[in-house]
Amino acid sequence: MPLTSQLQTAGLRATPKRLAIGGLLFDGVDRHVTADDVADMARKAGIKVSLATVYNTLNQFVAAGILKRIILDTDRTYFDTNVSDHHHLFYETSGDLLDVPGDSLRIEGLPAAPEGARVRAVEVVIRMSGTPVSTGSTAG
Amino acid sequence: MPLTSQLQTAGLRATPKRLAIGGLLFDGVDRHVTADDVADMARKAGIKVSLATVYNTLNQFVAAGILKRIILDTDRTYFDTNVSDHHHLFYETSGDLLDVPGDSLRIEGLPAAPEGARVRAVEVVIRMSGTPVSTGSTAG
DNA sequence: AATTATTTTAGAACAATTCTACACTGGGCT
DNA sequence: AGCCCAGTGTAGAATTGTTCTAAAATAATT
Repeated sequence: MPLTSQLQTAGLRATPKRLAIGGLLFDGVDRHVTADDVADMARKAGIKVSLATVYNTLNQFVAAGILKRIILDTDRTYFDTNVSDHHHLFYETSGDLLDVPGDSLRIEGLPAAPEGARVRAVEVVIRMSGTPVSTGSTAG
Repeated sequence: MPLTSQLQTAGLRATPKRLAIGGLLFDGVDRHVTADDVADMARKAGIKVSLATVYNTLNQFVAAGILKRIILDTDRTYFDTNVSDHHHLFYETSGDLLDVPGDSLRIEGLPAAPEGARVRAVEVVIRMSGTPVSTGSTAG
């Protein structure tokens, strides 16, 4: 689905800033970015956008379901362009962050949700020390 | 092991403040607390301690391995008196936080750690919507 | 008691994020 | 084309959890 339609479905206008930021993020590659990363990417791409707008836009994308918030760290928020159910391998020393496909892990023994509650998500973070295999990884 | 020895093992003096904060936390009940919670508990118990000391002490306890940092949320850090391997059930609406024993979940398909890296921890957070069963839970 | 190392503290500093309040846009209407 | 106006974008202030700083207090050591 094109970004324009995704935005409209979520009740957001397909404005130039949103399309520009979306264009940086949704190019087919899975990315893990912080708001600052996005601001830098925009600056390098010659897109003039304020940090407030970066934050607003990322939050709107999350609300629209086209971006995912990942919680790994108390002092920065990562956003993931891969919105499918999946997990993360986090190299704490380097900050590298790799996706682990949701269906590659099988979790048994999950407690049943009590009456009136629902499992929204099951998130697995594998925290690693040392360094990842040296590939041009999907680093964060 | 008594707190005094645990502190000494970690190279920390068993000072009155540390013993007092430790006494509030390590009373046999598993607790999830924020720094603010601890400051409040101390105030209510008549222990005069600055917020800076609460932070210092909690961080030292984590370094000493007698307290665990849990990352669930970008805007506050939770500390867990249960330092064994285990997971969390987090009720996002109420903020309730329940422990899930480590051995009650079986995770299959974990990727092998590459050469030079090591799995430090596998953390599972089950995010729930709705409300937990009404017990006097180990809320956070 | 004097000396030295460690701890505690108040308050300043910091950094990520959100808020505020105003300026700007651009699509719909004549 | 020109006018509206709701929605959008922005700078800078505000907020908040946490850490830092530098000085005062305490504890250990001689």
